[in-house]
Amino acid sequence: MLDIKLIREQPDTVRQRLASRRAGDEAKVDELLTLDEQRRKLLGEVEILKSQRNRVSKEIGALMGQKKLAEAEAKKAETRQIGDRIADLDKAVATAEQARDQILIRLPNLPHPTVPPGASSADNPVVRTWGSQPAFGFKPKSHVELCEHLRLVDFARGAKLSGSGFLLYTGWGARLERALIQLLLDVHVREHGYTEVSPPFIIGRDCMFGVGQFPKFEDQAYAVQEGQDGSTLGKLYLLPTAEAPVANIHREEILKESQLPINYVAYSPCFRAEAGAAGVGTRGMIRVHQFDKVELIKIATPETGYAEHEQMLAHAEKVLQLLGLHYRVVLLCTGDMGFASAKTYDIEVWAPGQGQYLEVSSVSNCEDFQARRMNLRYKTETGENRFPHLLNGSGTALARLFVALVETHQQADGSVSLPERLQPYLHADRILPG
RNA sequence: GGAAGGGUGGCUGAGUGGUUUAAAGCACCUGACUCGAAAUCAGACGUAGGCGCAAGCCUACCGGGGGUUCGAAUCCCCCCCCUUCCGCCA
Repeated sequence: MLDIKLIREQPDTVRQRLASRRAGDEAKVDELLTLDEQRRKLLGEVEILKSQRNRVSKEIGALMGQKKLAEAEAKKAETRQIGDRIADLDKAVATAEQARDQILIRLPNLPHPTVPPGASSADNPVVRTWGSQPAFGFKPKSHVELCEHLRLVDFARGAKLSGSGFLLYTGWGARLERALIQLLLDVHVREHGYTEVSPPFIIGRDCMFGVGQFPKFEDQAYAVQEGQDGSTLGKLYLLPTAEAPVANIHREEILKESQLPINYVAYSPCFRAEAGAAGVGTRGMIRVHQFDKVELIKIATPETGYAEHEQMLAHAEKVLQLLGLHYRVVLLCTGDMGFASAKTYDIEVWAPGQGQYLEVSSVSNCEDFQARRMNLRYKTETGENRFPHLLNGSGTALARLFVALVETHQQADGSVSLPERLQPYLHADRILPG
């Protein structure tokens, strides 16, 4: 959520920065300001009346204490009408406020000045590249072929259980998935100093609102209901990312500056309805309704937010380096960023069997956009309450990492060699058929 | 799912319709005393919104929402959460 005061004081700047995202949101600013002005005008009126009522009520109390009942009754009658006007004005204030907030909570974050202008992913500059595309003395297979050959994933039976977009990992595939989760958690906890948390996988609306998933992207979420009780629908959702619960851990709290930065890492499955995306890239493991992810979250002061952002990116990259995977880092342009983010790097890993880079990580600084939505603050050394920066980054998403891993490390004989760091977790150095 | 008891500032905790401007204590902060500290004394000590150049003034907030009333932490209704017990259950 943007700061209403910033919009009031610098409407042109806000309009311009919203326009750079090319989503048309700047058109809403005028209406927002009109409603805001209306609210403040009504609020001023009603507060004067309330002040008056408070004063008279106190006088009535004093009169009754002195047993001057007739005078007290007279004042009561007089004040009754003020109460009616207050009730009307209160309603008008609430109406204006709700209308204002309906717009405000749907405006996306403002891009950081270092974010390049652009319309789509085609305009994202590549920041750096690590490693190079591996050369094969044979035509590399796609992960789908490898998974079938090595029986890592049973696509048909996954679909039988839950429909298309759901995976049944089997044998070495299941073990590899588990090993990857364990490795990533270990790296971030032991080498990067994050605190591991394990959140609920079913979360409340407030979590979804706080990180900016709701209300705009409600149709992307899986809603759950208890048994046959339809009235429970709309309260709980399957998490689309661990960011949603973990970023909300300290919602409504006032942290001490000395506690910051807070660094959390969490494993969770992620559930995405991907409404409207049916049929797009549904073959294989690249776009699925459920995947595993290890997520990094930081709560930092505005002073260190962007340094922490770079560090988080390095932490996510480290994972790919350990697994010997070629990747590139791109900086998302203004037109390609997510709703809550002020600046985002994507890490794209090379998948030889696909002949393309796959997004496995998105590392964002949302600045105070989410903190404001969830009323998360911290107290500075001087006693001032401020909104901290909230950062999130995948460290990393698993299904696509799995794809890149098996495609990159496949051998001519159809086996997959395992990177050294993964071997202790699997007690093997390669995956063979059978 | 059933029963009972709870939810008041950072913490403990008083407060059953009217100087409550939420008592008191603890913690924290500032000042005094001290070479310094402790103890003691004095003061300050919540969150947000609005108005104002400012000093400051006003409004709201006692788990959340609604109601009664001139006036609600206090009375009424609905909901949420916590504790204990019972039932069910991995």
